[in-house]
Order: sequence, then structure tokens, then C-alpha cells
Amino acid sequence: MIKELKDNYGHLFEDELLNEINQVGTFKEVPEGFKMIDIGNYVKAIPLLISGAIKILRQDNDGDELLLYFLEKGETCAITLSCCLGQTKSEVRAIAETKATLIMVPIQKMEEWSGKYKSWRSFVFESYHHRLNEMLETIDSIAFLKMDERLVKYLKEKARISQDKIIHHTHQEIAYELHTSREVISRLLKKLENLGKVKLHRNYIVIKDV
Amino acid sequence: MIKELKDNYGHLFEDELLNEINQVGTFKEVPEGFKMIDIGNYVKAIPLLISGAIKILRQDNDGDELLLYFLEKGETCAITLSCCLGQTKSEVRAIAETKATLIMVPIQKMEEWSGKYKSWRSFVFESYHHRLNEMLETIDSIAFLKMDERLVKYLKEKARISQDKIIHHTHQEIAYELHTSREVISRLLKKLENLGKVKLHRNYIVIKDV
DNA sequence: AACCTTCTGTAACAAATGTTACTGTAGGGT
DNA sequence: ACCCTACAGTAACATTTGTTACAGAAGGTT
Repeated sequence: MIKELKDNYGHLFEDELLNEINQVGTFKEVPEGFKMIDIGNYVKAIPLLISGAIKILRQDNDGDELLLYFLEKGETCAITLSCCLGQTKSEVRAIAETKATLIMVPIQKMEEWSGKYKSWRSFVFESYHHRLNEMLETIDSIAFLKMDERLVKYLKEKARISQDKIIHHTHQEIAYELHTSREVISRLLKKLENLGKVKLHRNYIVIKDV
Repeated sequence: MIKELKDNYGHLFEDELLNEINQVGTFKEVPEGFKMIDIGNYVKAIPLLISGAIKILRQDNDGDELLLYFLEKGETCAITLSCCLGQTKSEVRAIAETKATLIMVPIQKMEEWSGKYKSWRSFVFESYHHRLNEMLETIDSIAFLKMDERLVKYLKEKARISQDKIIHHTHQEIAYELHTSREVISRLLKKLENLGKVKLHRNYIVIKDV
């Protein structure tokens, strides 16, 4: 484990802390689509992402979903950190967007390391900072953009995260994540296809020029 | 100053930290409507709110606004904390919603106290936690609620914050904060009036039963 | 090949929100 | 008292988004 840890977090943490993480952390590999945390779950460990991506979703009382943002390698989930400290239930759902590898650190270490290591504090604060900005970005999209613009942004982001010009999602799945209906997505995708920006297929979409 | 400090933060911080805050902090009183931070500003001090409320607004490139949430007494602005650490520009605007009093702490103390005082760390983490949850709440409203529901929620929140059944805003001002048009707000307010939930007047609205 | 399920395309319509345009009026300033 | 300006009311219309309904195609299963 020490190698992946060093590669991804070596520039952030001092050797002593890396060693501690190595001792108490457990390595974990999850497949695409794996549900890591659901709404209402208690969080027992802090995930440090080594590879892959995790999508974070919000759900309202009627079961309507909305994609909030992605976690990528070298990042952790600030909402999880937040839950650890307050011992509160998760307000969001986390699902592996791609196959992912991570190191799970017991939550007790959180407070201990915060007092002991400046680099850990910086990491935690930086995570919060990053996450707040992602949330602002999400709010901007929902509040200020029309659905067609949101869809384009979504397709770009998905392609970037998976490093693939091919988006393996049905229109229905996209509709869930953007919180709209399948027909609306079909309609807008068809417009994008007519503009030559995408090529539509059954179960996947090829990004051409967005 | 020590009294207000003790009253509002005494249960959170140990005496030693309270004394430090008292020494390096400066007391500040701002009138309603005072613009405390604008988008693009660098943050030079951390505000600890003693009384009153601060509203936090987001703005897009076209100048369109959106109310994010309020800060109340005993709270600080996590986005500000975040800016302090990263030395980045503010992504939001902060305006006094009511007359407010606060203690301004130089940002250099932030890191120093985080290592030194567990209570300060808890306070900072708790602020982030609270703020992330407020952001989720805001996202829920924009994503899942219709404008009429958002308006009702807005009126309730304004009344609670100002502790006043009378909302001193024009329809245009409400429209800005909810990011819609004046006509839409007038139309929905009129509906609420017909339902007996509010009473409309020029420049103010009386909340009856929402 | 025949069948079945899931996905996509699309039209027609409904509802919500945004825009334009104009009227009346409250309330402050002179 | 008169005028002026900002605010509120409202109708008519445009646009966007959501809903219903159905047809047809892709692709796997038997």
C-alpha cells in the first residue's frame, strides 16, 4: 500500500503521518457502481481516494435525485469529514463512478492528527475549501443555467472524469442525475446531435465537439 | 468587548483563547445594508458574529444574484475561513441583513489557534459542517422546489431572521434574491394574499399565516 | 427466426416561468 | 396642492420545462 499512498499523498503529508496512515488505514477497491455511502448512513471511516472517481448525489423526500459533484484522486469527501466530527448521518449518497481504489482511515484519527500534524490540518481545510467551491459551482449551474447548458456541462464533465469520449449512460440515467425527465434529455440530445456536437447510440453517446 | 465575547462564545472557547481573541480582535458595528465583502475581495479578517445577521449572496457573470444563506450570532463564515487559508478572492458577497456587531480576528491567528486550541478547531470544523449543510439546503430549494414554495420559504426565513412579521422589501428586491423577475414575484405574492397568507403593501409585506 | 424487454424518438399538450407593455397609485419632495 | 418617481397590478404572449401517449428500433434470449 505504501507506494500508492506515497504517490498520491506524499507531496501533502510528512513521512511520519504517511506511516501512521499506512498502519491504521485499510486498502479498498470498489467496482463501478458500488454504493459506498447512502443517505442516513453513519460514517465509520474517512476515504482517501487513490484512483478512480466517486459521484456524490443528493436526494429529496420524494426520491428525486441530483448529481452534486465528483471526487477524484488525491481528494477526500468533506461531507464525510463533517459527518465524522458531528457523528451525524450522511446527507448524501456516494457511488463509485468508475472502478476506484481508496484508503480508509478510522474516524478517531481525524481529531488526533488535526492537533498533531499541520499538513493534516491543511489537507482537511483544503478539502473543505474545495468542496465549498464545488457546491457553489453546482448552485451556479442549477440557478443560472438552462437545461441545455447544464446538459453540455454534464457531458463534458462525465467525459473528463472517465477519460472517455463515450458516455455510457441511457437518457433516463442522465435525466435522474440532472433531475429532469427522460423526454427532455432526449429532446435536447437530439438538438445537440443536429448541431454535430454528439452522436447518439443506444446506451451510449459519443462526444464529438461540445 | 469581553462581555459580548463571553456571552456568545464563552461556551465554545476556553478562557485562554477568549483572552487572546479579546487582545487581537477588533470590535465592529455595521448598519443594515452595509456591504462587508464583495466578490473578488481579499479577506483580511475572520468575522465572529455577536448580534444581527449577514446575508451571503452569489452572483454570476451577467450580474444575476442569488441569496445563499444567512449568518447568525455565534457563527462565522466558512467561505471566509476558506479564503483566509488559501489566500484566494471571495466567491461571494456579504451584506448586513440587519444592524450587526462582530469581532474581527486577523487571519494569521487562524492557523496558530488551530494547532493550539482544540476548541478552536472544533469551532472551525463545526462552521464548515454547518455551512455545507446550509449549502445543501439551498441546493434542495433551487433544485426541488417550485418558485411559489421557494417564495414562502424565503418569507418565513426573512421573518425569522429579522424577528419581524413585516418584510421590508420591494417585489423587485425579492426577485433579485430568488433570481427571478419582479412580475413573477408580484404574481405569486398576489396568490398568497388571496389565500390569506400575507397582506401586501407598498414597500412591505405583512406575514399572516404561511 | 420469433419474441421480449428496454431504450429512443417524437408529437401534442400542460404547466411554470420569463418577457413585454402598459396602467394606476402611493408617497415623498418641492 | 402638485408633481415626480418608484412601486405594484395585470394582461398577453413567448419560452422553457414537464407530462402523456404511443411508435418503432436495438439488442439480447429462447
